[in-house]
Amino acid sequence: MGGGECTRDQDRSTGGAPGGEPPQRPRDARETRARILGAAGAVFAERGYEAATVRDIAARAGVNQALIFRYFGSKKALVTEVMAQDGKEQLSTTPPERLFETALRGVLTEGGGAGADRLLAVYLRSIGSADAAPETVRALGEEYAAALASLSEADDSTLRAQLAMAWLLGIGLMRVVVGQEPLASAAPDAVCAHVLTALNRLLPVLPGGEAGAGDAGTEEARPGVRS
Amino acid sequence: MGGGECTRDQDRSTGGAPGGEPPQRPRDARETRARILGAAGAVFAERGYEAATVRDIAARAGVNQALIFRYFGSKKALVTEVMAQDGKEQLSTTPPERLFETALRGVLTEGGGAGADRLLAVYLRSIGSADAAPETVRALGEEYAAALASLSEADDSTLRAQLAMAWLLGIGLMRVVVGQEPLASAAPDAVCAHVLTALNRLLPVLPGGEAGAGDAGTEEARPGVRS
DNA sequence: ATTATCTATAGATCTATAGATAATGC
DNA sequence: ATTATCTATAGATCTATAGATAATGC
Repeated sequence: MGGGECTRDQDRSTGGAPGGEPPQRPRDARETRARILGAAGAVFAERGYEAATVRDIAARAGVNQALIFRYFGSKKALVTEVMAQDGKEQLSTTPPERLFETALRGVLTEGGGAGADRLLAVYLRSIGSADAAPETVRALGEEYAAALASLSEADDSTLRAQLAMAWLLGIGLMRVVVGQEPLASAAPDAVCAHVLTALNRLLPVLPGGEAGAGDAGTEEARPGVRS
Repeated sequence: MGGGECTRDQDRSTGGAPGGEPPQRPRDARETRARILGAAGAVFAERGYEAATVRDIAARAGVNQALIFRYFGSKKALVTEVMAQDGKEQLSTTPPERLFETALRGVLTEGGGAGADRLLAVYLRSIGSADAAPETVRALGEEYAAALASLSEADDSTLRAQLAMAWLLGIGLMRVVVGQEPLASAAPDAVCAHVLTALNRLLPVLPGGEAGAGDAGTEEARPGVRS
C-alpha cells in the first residue's frame, strides 16, 4: 500500500552560514498562497503541467504539499489560476497595438521569467495535456486574438490575428521547448525583424509595417524597436 | 502489491454477427509488430506521449500489452520509432520545394490520418513531455529545416526556414491541439494563401511567391495549389 | 523444439484526504 | 479557540518483467 516516505519537504536552509535566514517563517495564509502560486508558475513553466508534481511545487515554495490542496483544491485548479493571473496581467497592461511585439520579445528574451513570458512557457509545455485546463487556455488565446483583431478592418481579421499568434506560439515552441538551432540562439532583433516584415502583409497595422514602403526589400528589414 | 485486474485486452469481436471475423489471428511476429506500430501512431497522435498508455495502444492493436515491451523494449523506444518512421517517409517522398506546402496542407486537412500529418500531431501533443524522445524530435526538425533552407541563398537561410516551420507548428497547435476558432475550421485554401503570401518575403522560393509580383495586394492572394 | 502470446504482479509513482500537531489571536 | 501546518496513508495509476501457456515449424 502507499509508502509514507517524506524525506524533506522544505530545505530549511542547511546551506552556508548556520542561522542565516529564519527557516521558520511566521504563519501567514496569504503569503503562503502567494508563494505556492509563484512556485507553481515557475515549475509549470519549466516542466509542463503533467511533469510538474505538486511535491515539486511545494518543495520550491518551501511549504508542505498538503497546503496546495488546502489553498487551491486541486492541481488543475492551481494551473488554471496561474495561467489566468499571468494572462490577465499582460492583457490589461499592454495596449493592443503593442501586444504582439511585446509577446514576441517576451518569447525571444526569455530568461527574465516575468509574468507574461512565463505564461507562454506554461502554455506551450502543457498544451498536450488534456487535463491542463484546456478551456482556460482557449479562452485566453481568444482574448489575445480578439485584442489583436480589433486593430484590423479586414473581414477575416480574427483569422489573421490568430495566424499571427500561431507564429508566436510556434517560435516559442522551437526556441523555448525544443531548443532548435540556430533559432534558439538567434538575436531577438533579427527574428523580430523577419517576423514583423513578413506579417506586414497579414496585419498591416503592426509596428514594422512601414518597413519597405516603396521597395519590397526581402533582405533589408530594420531591426525592430529596441525595447 | 499491484492489483492484477486485466478485464480484457482485445475485444475479440463480440459485436454484430457472431463469427464475423476470426478473433484469433494467425501468429505472426512481423504483423503484430506492425499492428503495434500503427496503433501507437494513432494513439500518440490523439493523446500525446504521456497521456497515451501502453495499454491503450495494445488494446487498439488488439494485442497483449506485454508484447509491446517484447517487440520495442520501452514506451520511449516505441514513440521514437513511430516518429522516425513517419518523418523519414515524408522527407524521402517530398521534394524540398513542396515540403512546406505539403506539410501545411497536411495540418490543414487533418482527418485523413496518413503518415505525415500524424507525425505532426504526435510531435505537437508530445512536445511538452521530457521523455518523448527529444533528440529524435530535434533531429527530425533539423532535417526538415535543412531541406527547406537548401532552397534559399540568404546567409541566414536556416533561420528563415526554421521560422517558416515554426509557423507551421504554431498553426497546427492552434488548429489541431487547441482547436481555436475561427482558425480551427477555416478553409485550408484561405489559410494557405495568407501564409504563403506572408512568407513570400521570408522565403521567396516557396510556391505562392509569384502572387503579387506587381502590386503587393494584401487581400488578393491566390488560393494555392489544389492538391 | 521453438517462439508467439498471455497471466500475474513487482515496484514506483502521483494526487488527494483525514486527522494530528503547533502556532497564532483573543 | 481558531487556524495554519504537518504526518501518514488511501487509492489509483502506469511501465516493465518473470514465468506460464499455447500455437507453430521441423
